[in-house]
Amino acid sequence: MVSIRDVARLAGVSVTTVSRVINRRGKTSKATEERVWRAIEVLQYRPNLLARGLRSQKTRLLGLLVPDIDSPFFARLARYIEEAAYQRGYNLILCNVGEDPKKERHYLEVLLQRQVEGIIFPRVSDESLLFRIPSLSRVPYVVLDRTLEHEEAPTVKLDNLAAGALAASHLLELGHKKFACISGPQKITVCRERLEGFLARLAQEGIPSHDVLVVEGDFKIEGGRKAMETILSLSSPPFALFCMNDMMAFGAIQVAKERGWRVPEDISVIGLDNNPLCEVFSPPLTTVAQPFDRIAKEGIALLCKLIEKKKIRKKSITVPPYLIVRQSTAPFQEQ
Amino acid sequence: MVSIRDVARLAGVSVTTVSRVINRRGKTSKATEERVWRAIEVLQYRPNLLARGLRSQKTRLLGLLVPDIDSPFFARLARYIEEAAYQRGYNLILCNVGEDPKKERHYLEVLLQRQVEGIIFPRVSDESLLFRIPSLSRVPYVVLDRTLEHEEAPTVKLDNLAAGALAASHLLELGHKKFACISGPQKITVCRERLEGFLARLAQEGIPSHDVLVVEGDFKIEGGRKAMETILSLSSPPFALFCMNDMMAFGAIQVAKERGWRVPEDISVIGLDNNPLCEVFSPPLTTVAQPFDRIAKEGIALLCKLIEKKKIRKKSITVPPYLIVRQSTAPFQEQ
DNA sequence: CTCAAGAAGGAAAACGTTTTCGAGGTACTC
DNA sequence: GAGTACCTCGAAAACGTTTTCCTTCTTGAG
Repeated sequence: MVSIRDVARLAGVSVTTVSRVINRRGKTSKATEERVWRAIEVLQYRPNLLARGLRSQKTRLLGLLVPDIDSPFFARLARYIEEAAYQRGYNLILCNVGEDPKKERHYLEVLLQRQVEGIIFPRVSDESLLFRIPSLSRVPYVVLDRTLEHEEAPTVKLDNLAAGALAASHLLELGHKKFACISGPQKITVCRERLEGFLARLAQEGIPSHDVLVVEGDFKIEGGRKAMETILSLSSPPFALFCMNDMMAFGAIQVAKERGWRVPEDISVIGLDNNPLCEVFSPPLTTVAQPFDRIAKEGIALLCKLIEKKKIRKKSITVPPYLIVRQSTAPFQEQ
Repeated sequence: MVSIRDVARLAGVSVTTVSRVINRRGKTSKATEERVWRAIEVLQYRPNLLARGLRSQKTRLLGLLVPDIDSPFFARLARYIEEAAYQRGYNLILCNVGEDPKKERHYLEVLLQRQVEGIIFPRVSDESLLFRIPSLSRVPYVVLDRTLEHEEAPTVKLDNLAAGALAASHLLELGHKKFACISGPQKITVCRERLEGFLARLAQEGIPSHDVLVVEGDFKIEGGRKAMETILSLSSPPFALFCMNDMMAFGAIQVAKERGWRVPEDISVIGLDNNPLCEVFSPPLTTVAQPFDRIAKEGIALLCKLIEKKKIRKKSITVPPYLIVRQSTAPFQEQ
């Protein structure tokens, strides 16, 4: 391994000077800089980042703690997080925690041991765990896509109230009168917010909340199927359905078709997320899109500010959703 | 920051002893061990992994260099890679390189600077780049899902010949006589292998290769669409279609339906990968499944052996595909 | 000419571990 | 009783950087 000492020797300067040249800090003459760079080039020298991190306390390392990288949602988010981190010169340690609280706790410890400068949580699974780790208070973190009960937690997420309202508005504009909703787990704050936005918008048009059939799902295809079965056993088309993510919408539509209902003629369905498969599904799914790129970008930006101990204007950021109309929603028609 | 020195002081032993206890190497009496562990507990001491890595040359860090984490294929693979790495006590640095050779090169350098013990490449984009980095020769690596031209490169991948044959067998058993294939880019070795397996199996039944319509796609939905348009302009149903991944099959089926053809009645379609969305697609897609879990597991196992400089039996491993029959394939019927 | 200030660069400490080497003690063998 | 093996443990070096502190030299002002 070629070290900074070898560079110093070849360039005929001290180790200190080499370090100064590399880090562009302190004064060095043009001539020495030239010699140092040439020596680096000749020896193909690359600084050892472990040593640098150890000494300088700056590792340029971030932890990415994600529930399930093998889900379109998180994979998408991870991609943009990586992009934003890369642009700022940070590397990411990938921690896929699944449903395993032990693994989550373990990873949290390991990240701290690795001296990460910050941690980004796309949806933390168990927030109480988070704050039970004492040393965590020393490293900045940002939570994406989830509202934490914890008072001061910095978060970046969709404007979920607006998202619910957007879905409602679209369905109302199409003339629908009867509504159902497949929600995510209600213990998750974002789901409650989406529902609130949806119902509030309907209420504005004189549709009372107790007229809207709300069934809880699990954000997965299978949960969407089950929820749709419940809905169809309690109510009959035509109606308009808002699913709190696209996966559940896929499951729900599948069940509807199996039962002989047509989408969108009998049932209009709108999803949420804008999963890339919306386009290829049949019918292509109308959805409330999340701007994943902005969420990730704002998240990393916020985290960096926290790391640099800058003044923060707002510790919680919401980004607006937007509507993508495809073919799973259609004007209401009397049957 | 509480360091090993603090632990030593509190336990009334030397730093050496604390290190010995933690790493379970060398002899220590039960009594001292007890005292050390208690001190660690009291102080909530956690070793600094940077320092450990610097001194011991063992970072327990792996690089994961992936073309696009936001693709179902790689996300799935990444998930199982993470799982396998986690079980062996390794952490992963996530490098998403996209189509950007500069980024790939940069990440390769950074990984080496971070002293990773190995690198795992699910499909390396440009292999020549790989071997142009001189220092890379010092760190072990494994390539997944791609055959490299480079002589000795350790790889783990699907048995692509078998995969192609499996698709052919299934379609033959259904009685089909006319075949088409949407391939991935032919410059990729795995695609050539799949095609070879497919055509060889057909040839066994007396169907000559030049009777099979092969169109090249790009592994994406849009590529599947375009390829299908070409196929339908050159040939007319009924026929059986083998797509080299599921995404292209989705696109192809979409086009077929738009043109008024029925799947599977007019066109039987079989995909490859077993994307989770096969189930929810309509019709649910018959496919040749890749055992992602095994590929990832064998890949990490191989990498670990290389790191530990163990004797390797085989540097290249192939794992068998398996067939999942759903509803996009049906017995051939005269129209 | 003197003096102060600044530019350029070096020696050594420091970061927090592991590892090497060796010291001291105890138990066992002959 | 001497020699030896083994167990237990500590001092100090080492890993490859950055950072602190200091020295030397040059320049310009008065």
